[in-house]
Amino acid sequence: MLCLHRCFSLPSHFHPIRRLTPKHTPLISYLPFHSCEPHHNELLDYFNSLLQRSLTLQQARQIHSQIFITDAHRSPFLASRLVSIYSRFGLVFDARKVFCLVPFDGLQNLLLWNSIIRANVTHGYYEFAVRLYVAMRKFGFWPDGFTLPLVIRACTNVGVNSLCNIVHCHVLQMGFWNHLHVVNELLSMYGKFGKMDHACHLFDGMPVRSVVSWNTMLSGYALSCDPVGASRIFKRMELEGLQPNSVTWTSLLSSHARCGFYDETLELFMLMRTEGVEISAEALAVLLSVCADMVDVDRGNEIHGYVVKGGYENYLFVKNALIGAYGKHEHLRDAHKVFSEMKARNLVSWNALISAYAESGLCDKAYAVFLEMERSDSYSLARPNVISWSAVICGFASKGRCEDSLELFRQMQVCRVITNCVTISSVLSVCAELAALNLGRELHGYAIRTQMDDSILGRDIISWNSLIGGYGIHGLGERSLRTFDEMLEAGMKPDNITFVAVLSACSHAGLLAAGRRLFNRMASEFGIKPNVEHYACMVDLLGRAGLLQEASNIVRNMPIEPNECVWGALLNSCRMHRVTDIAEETASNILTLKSEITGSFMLLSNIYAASGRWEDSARVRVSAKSKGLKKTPGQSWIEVRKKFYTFSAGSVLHLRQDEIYGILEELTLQMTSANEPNSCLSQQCIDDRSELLLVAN
DNA sequence: GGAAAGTAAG
Repeated sequence: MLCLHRCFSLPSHFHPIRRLTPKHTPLISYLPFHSCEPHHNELLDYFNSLLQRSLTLQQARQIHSQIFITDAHRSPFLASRLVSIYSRFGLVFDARKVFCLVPFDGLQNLLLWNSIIRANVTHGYYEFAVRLYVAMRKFGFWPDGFTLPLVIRACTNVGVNSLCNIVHCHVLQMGFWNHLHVVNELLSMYGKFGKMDHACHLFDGMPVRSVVSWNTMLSGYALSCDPVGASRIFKRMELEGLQPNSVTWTSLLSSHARCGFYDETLELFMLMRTEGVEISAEALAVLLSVCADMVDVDRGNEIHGYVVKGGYENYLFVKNALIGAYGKHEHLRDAHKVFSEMKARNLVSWNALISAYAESGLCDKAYAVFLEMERSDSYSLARPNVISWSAVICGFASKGRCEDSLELFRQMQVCRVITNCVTISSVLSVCAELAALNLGRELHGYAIRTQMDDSILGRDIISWNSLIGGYGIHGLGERSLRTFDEMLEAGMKPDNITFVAVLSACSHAGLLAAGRRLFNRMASEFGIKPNVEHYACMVDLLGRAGLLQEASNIVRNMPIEPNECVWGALLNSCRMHRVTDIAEETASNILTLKSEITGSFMLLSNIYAASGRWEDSARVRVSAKSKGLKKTPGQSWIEVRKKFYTFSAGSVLHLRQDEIYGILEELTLQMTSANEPNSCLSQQCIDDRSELLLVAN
């Protein structure tokens, strides 16, 4: 028979009694070794009647102490009542203590096991709940129709696939395959694991179904982003004469909202109202998430009005959804207002506000909220999780503050928060930006170990574009072109980004004919209208090849307004080939641009300076200055032993800079003397030298 | 002594 303990090692205190010693966990230190003494039934009835009343925590504690004094706490029946009461007050550890004080004989009471398993499941101690179930089986007690749904839910939330298969086997072995609640819970389990085919199979075989069975199927389809499947179940439900309730409708809304079918979701919401279905707070949260992603701000305000009028503001998750919606529309003041007016906050509330700031580009503000969350009182137990960390890491990364982003990533590791694919993808983009190959490799290894790289088996357009672009950046034009062909052979349709990547690859590698052909195929074969970036690539390609007149003609005849990239490419080619007449014309166009990019101005100024036209050179600089433009100095950086050092031309590096420049010259000599640059220098040698150069003292 | 619905990061 399959046993759960194959997946979970049994805690030592669940082994046979004779092996127990005081050094075992606190759970067992309460377990008396002698049997339960008989109690008068009257006393038990008396306490039971007290515990059945609606009690405050203080009252419950008083009754508990009376029970303890009279030794009645060893009654499994009273213990199960106490477990449930403590669980209701969120005191799962008190519940565990009560459970542990029941003597061995009392453990035959299934109600007690169910209560303690429920207390742990309710408060998110899923693994502990599974361990309790394993212990219960070890003691030779069989679960009932109450135990199994709880255990299935615990296994689902532990998230281990094999564990779920085992628990399904237990259900079959113990003859619960037709038990309504048990099968409903299995439906929910398969839905959460995205296995709707398994769920369907079970559902179709059910002799009796309740509304919950139907709703669970619908929510499974919603989780799998399958609005078609959800609608099919909804119609089938109506055909069988069942009345969809508020939960059914909410799941139907959710199934559409999750896939970005925003208009359909709103239409369904209207239909829900006309049908007179009660609008739940959950349905409104779905609507708010839709409003967050819609451009239409008025709709959002309309829904907010509905929230206020309907009194749904008291629901924590509705407020969280409101923060999310305001945040997505960059109405940060409103988002913060909702947040600061909340009486209770949970992890989602904090994360919603952090991500609102991070997504709006206010990464410092996002980090300030993050720190505030870390410092907040421990009552809410809201501590930064993987989402909080990922939000701030990505916020800094998208603002180009790569070092800050990496520093946070390091801190996250120190705090032992487990990273996921979102975190890794953000940090990898930082690595690409910083050319931090070592860290990138480290993360790649981590991704392989944690099986995050599986998804690359299904390559998407971004995978192909990244590879084509990567070859292009490194001057491997031929390989870039080959990859482009492979992409077509694989049946993937290129997009405008693919063409930017492949055209710039041609430009970098001087593949003139291939670039021309691709540019022509773009519109004729793939129906992609060239945008300003494609024109800039073509101008660069022709210009670098010395075909300046042709490049200039392209700029003159292009159907869209050329921007600073196009003019910049032309001007750079003029500089390379010292063609002054086209440079003059290009220059006058650049000077009229309203661009805030300073590169072209500096290029132009340098061209004038190189040809000795100092006045013109100065004029361009003055013109740039009068426009309030300030050149951002170019920076380089180097990774030495997991730390990044930035430096720029002319900056005073160090007190020992003469010595440093001496070593640099020596390095340059070594590199030029080698046939292949870098080949004679090991990474270790570069690291050692760089560290010598950069580390203070 | 039950169950199902929602909101946060790329």
